[in-house]
Amino acid sequence: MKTLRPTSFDVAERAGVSQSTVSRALRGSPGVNAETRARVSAAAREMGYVVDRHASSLRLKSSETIALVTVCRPGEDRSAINPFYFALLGSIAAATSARGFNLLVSFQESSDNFRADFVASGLADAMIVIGTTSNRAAWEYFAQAQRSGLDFVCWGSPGDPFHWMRSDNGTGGALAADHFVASGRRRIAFIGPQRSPQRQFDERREGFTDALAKHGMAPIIVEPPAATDRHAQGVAAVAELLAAHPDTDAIFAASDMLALGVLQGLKDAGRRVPEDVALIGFDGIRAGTLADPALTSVEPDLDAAGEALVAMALEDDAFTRSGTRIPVYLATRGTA
Amino acid sequence: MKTLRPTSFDVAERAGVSQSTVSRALRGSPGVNAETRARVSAAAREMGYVVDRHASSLRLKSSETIALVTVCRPGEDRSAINPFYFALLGSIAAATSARGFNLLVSFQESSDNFRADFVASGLADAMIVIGTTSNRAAWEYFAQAQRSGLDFVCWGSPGDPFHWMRSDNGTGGALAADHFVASGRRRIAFIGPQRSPQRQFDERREGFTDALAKHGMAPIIVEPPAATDRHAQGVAAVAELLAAHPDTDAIFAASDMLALGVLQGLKDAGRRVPEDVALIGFDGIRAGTLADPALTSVEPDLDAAGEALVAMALEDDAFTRSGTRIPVYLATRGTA
DNA sequence: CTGAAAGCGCTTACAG
DNA sequence: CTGAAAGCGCTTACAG
Repeated sequence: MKTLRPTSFDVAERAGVSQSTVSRALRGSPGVNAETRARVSAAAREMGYVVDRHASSLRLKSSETIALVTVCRPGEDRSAINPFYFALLGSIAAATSARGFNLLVSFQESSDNFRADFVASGLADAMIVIGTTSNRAAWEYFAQAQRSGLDFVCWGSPGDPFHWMRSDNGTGGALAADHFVASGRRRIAFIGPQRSPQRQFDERREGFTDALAKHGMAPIIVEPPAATDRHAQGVAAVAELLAAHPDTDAIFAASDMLALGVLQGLKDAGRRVPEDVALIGFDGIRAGTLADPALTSVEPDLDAAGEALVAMALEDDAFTRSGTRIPVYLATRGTA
Repeated sequence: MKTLRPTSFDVAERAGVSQSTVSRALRGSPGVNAETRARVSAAAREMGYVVDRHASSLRLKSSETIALVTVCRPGEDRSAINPFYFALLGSIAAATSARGFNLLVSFQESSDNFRADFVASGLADAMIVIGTTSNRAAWEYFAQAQRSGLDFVCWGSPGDPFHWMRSDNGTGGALAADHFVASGRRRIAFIGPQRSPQRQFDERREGFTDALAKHGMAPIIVEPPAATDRHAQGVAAVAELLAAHPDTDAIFAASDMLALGVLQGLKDAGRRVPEDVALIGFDGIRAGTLADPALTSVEPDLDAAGEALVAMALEDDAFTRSGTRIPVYLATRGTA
């Protein structure tokens, strides 16, 4: 697959200049004669010359590359990864590419493939970590790496030892609450993990609860039972909820995957959505728009998230690197 | 974010050996005294030394990196990318990582960000291209790059000018046909693009049609009308189909996104699935398992696909690099 | 088994 | 404005 690539010396010979002039001309350095520059560019083009990034990065001590680690559940196959993280990966890729940077990606799930040496090896200038919070071993690994001096930025980390960025979860919860109240719902429930290391779920619940409190209401809180994944948890949780509170008329689920399970469970129980029970999720994943009825969801601005994560990762000032909030909005579709 | 990293000279000093010995010891070169090797490793560990990949790759003329380009629809936002490609990206990442290689990803949609210089710049050893066939400009760009001598491998390319790999589409179509016949369906339709540059759809239709022919049957063929995306096409196509052939009792859709639209259209028309109409899709995307009822689908073995794409991309023998087929199987869920 | 040295292909301070 | 030269941090053929 390899062919001997031309070097800047080859281009220099063809253009009749020195190698250093080739480098200057191609980098756009000031103080290169326009005619010379044109001649060099032409020679480079004719020869299919491309600057060697390893040589260049070695010299420059910068690779213009971001490393993105996505933490997975052990044993989970790739198509089962929460689509929210794929969408976030896509928006990070867009932000990276807009800066002319490259994106190195790595899916990690167990000590077999834990790796955090992207910056140390010079491969990347900064690292971003996203993915499931449920993989304790992975986050412990990154916490350890951070204690050893590694710096990185992450989305929705467990606890707060990292530089993190999250959705504006409190506002999102309030948006859901206000929408339910405004549409006349009165027997309102929240389904979501209470003891998750991920603060995001707590924030969503608190924003929701506080907003309801302003209307003199309080939600029924349901902890989803253990199950293989969020969708299965949603199915099981709604069965429990309806058994205890059959007159529930609105449910806010802490994530879309959970909400999709809740929707399934509601249909299984013969409830009409949204006539009998209104439902709002969180994340804005694509699968929600394909559900029947389409899922109403609190959605973060993913483009903003990708851009902010990249900017934060590249930022030198550690002080500005924590606690950033990404704006959210309510995308009203069929379920509420 | 950067701190001065130690070099092999620093490690050498600490271990009391020469720099070349450090390099040999850490690379696992033969003929290094075990005691020396241990001392060097210890020094490296204590200093947090990691080999500089740019220096190493420059010297070795190999980066142990695969570049993966995902072609997108212009203007499409990242969360709207067909999840099949994200899943394929994930399995390519797994295959890459299993070899100790890195994965560089790039989403490309228009001449603003077309790029094919990953191998030429030394950044990657090989390139893989996946993504939508509908972006003509992108594929024309890569076809042009190939004419200029660039070598790469792709999934489901338009036409056959590339080294490609695909699902075993013909067998997949036959699997769907046999399943319909075995379950007593008689008024059978195929919904899928007829004039797509992507041969995959033709292969699925042909495999389906040929298998039905063995039972003396022929499918109704429906070309989906133009629409914003595959899902919308599916909704519109099924409306057309039912208008012309109200007694249709089985539909094979050329892809899962299309099938999900068909499912929606079927429900809108008041048909029960699978009682009135059975439905089979193709791809095995996650959203299909979340549909109600869950979508029966012909699924390629994605792990095999990722592994084969990476192996093919790294393979030097161009002769073995085309026409590989990935095995498929029928995942029977709720819709058929 | 280990060290001194060349060289991978660039960028840029230093001369001219 | 342009060239000769040093040096980024490695790997490995060459001596010893």
